Amino acid sequence: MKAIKLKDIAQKLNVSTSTVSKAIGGYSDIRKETKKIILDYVKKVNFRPNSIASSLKTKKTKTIGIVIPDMQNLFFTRILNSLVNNSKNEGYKSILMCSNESYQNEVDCINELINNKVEAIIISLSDQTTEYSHLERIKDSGIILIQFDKISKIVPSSTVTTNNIDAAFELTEKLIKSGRKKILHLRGGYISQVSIDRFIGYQRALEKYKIDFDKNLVVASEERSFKEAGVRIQQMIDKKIGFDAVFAVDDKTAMETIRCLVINKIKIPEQVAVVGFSNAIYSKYLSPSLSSIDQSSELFGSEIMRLFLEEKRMRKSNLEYSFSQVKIPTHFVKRESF
Amino acid sequence: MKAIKLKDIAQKLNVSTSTVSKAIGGYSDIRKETKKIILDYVKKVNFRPNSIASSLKTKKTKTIGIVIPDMQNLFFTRILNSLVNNSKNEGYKSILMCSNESYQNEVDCINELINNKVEAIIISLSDQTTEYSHLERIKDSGIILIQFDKISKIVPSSTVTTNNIDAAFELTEKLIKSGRKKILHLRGGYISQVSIDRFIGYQRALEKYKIDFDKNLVVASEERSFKEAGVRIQQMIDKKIGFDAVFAVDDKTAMETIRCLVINKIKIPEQVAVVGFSNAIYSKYLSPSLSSIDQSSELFGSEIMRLFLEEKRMRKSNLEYSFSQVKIPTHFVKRESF
DNA sequence: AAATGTTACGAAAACGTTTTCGGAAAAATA
DNA sequence: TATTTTTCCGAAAACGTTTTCGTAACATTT
Repeated sequence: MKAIKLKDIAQKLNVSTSTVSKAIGGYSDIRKETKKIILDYVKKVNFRPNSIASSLKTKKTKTIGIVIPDMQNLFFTRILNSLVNNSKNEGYKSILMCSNESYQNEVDCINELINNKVEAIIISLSDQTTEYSHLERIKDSGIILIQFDKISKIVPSSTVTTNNIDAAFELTEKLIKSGRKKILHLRGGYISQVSIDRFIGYQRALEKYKIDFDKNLVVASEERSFKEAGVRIQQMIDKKIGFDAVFAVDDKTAMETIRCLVINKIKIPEQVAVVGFSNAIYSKYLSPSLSSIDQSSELFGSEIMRLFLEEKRMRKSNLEYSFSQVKIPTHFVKRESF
Repeated sequence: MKAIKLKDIAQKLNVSTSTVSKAIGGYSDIRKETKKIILDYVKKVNFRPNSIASSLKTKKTKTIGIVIPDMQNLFFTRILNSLVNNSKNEGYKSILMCSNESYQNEVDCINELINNKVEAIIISLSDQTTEYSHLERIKDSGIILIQFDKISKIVPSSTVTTNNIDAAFELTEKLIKSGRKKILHLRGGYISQVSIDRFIGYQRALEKYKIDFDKNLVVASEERSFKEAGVRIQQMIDKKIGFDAVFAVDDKTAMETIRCLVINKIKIPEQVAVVGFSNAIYSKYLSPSLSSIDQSSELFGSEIMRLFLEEKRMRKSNLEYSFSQVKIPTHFVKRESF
């Protein structure tokens, strides 16, 4: 019951605690034979040094903090999964926090993480966030900051994002090349950079193929995603605004779109093609199944971890380093809806 | 940059570190005025005591460990969300780990959490887990264990689960009362208690209403959920095994079912009613939208936290206590598929 | 054999808190 | 005023590690 400690082992083996510590810590300042004796005993009694005490001394917690804005969003949970697994493989624990798309929550989370001396904070910003002093505070505390997906360019840090502009461009281009000319774009809110970038990609594709931009064909949400995309689509149909394709800002929005079209007996993809973004796990179970853009969440997690470890290494050896801006490649997943 | 500490404050205000500590810790052994002076200054310089040092001294980490088997499963992420928020409100951090439905991973996660001196481990077991010494180890380490959803009855602890038997019974009963007699049940694996219980509820309802149990109408998955439910349904259709309702073990399975039926031009719910379990966030966007059983994930999280705090309190005051087995109520969410 | 260099170990000082306990000063009682 | 009680504060000892540094013992070189 009572946890065994360094001193117990030292006494048992008639050595000093320093020696035991050195044996465990992989020090060179110790004879092969003594090291073996100690390690054998350590293994036998299954001793693991108290990580709290160790942290206090070394000022390393082997912990990263993760802040995401929404835990129901499959895009984030997939990245979260990959992040947690990757960090575990590197011997790091993950403290998870969720801002629930609230700026104040985000600030609280960050304060809490700073106070807990995590070695890095991995964050995707909330939709509400327009002020960034809390991010500065991370850096002031000497904690490594890695931003992903929804990032702020105002606070320099390494980032991992999707190339939303290019991906949206290609997606729109595909629609155009298939003969669609009236492409409805359900975009996210005006302050979401992700949403802005996807909209830019959409516009650029139209430009390239000399299709006039029609502002009636762009519907915006108040938030990152849509709450009632179906309602908006129904309005378009009722107003007889014709369209032959829908490019939805994410898969949830696309799902609602499909539902609305099916109810209206509009044939997908013959009359209207539908594409989403993010390749949510459920997209393939729809009927028609949803074509979408896939962003490898596995890659997100591993790249984030790589950037963190790299920055940590550079700092340790006092080397100059510059932040990396990694773009995760996307690819189109063709299913039935387009 | 250099973190401020107790001693710095003490020196600045010409008091001892003990006094500062008492002021912050809410001790009585201090004069109102001095306390105010100290707290004012603490607030001014925004000082937060080093939680590592504090943990070392008090042996309390204000941290809980959470282990779930699958981070893509919306049922778990919803509970996770509620758990993280609830624990944060109580001043606890959450270390998240994912077993990915692997026994060995589960064991690793738990060892890691024990080693990190979390105050409680909240776990839903992996599908593979059939041996429970790692759970015993949690208790041996003096850590509070709370199991939820997929639990082991072999290791006594407080638990929070759905009353799967009753919920499945009611669901089946509803189908029967609406006139359905040939109810196909897509059940999960044979070792998943959740799946077993839902099956039992299904059977009991049939019994009550004197409907002969037809083993052809029960299809089992190898795992907790289905990988290819659509394929299985298609086989049933091809084999001309008639059914007028489908009770799927979870929403993902139900979604695949709906897709398969739609493709086969089978009218839902007129020809075949479909019901799921868990009320996944996407269920309502389907066409037809999916009727399902909702388990309040918010309640899951708050009950788990309540049980933990209660057990902690009882331990502290050396009171006798017995474990609680909390059942989360369910309710049927009516949509279009039934 | 003397001088020098190496190796392996332990004593002890941190790391930043919390908490016990003794005692001075103040207040209350006699 | 003398005594007892109460109030408040600080010294110091933990908590369990890591890491520096001194030194004894041993090996190597002249």
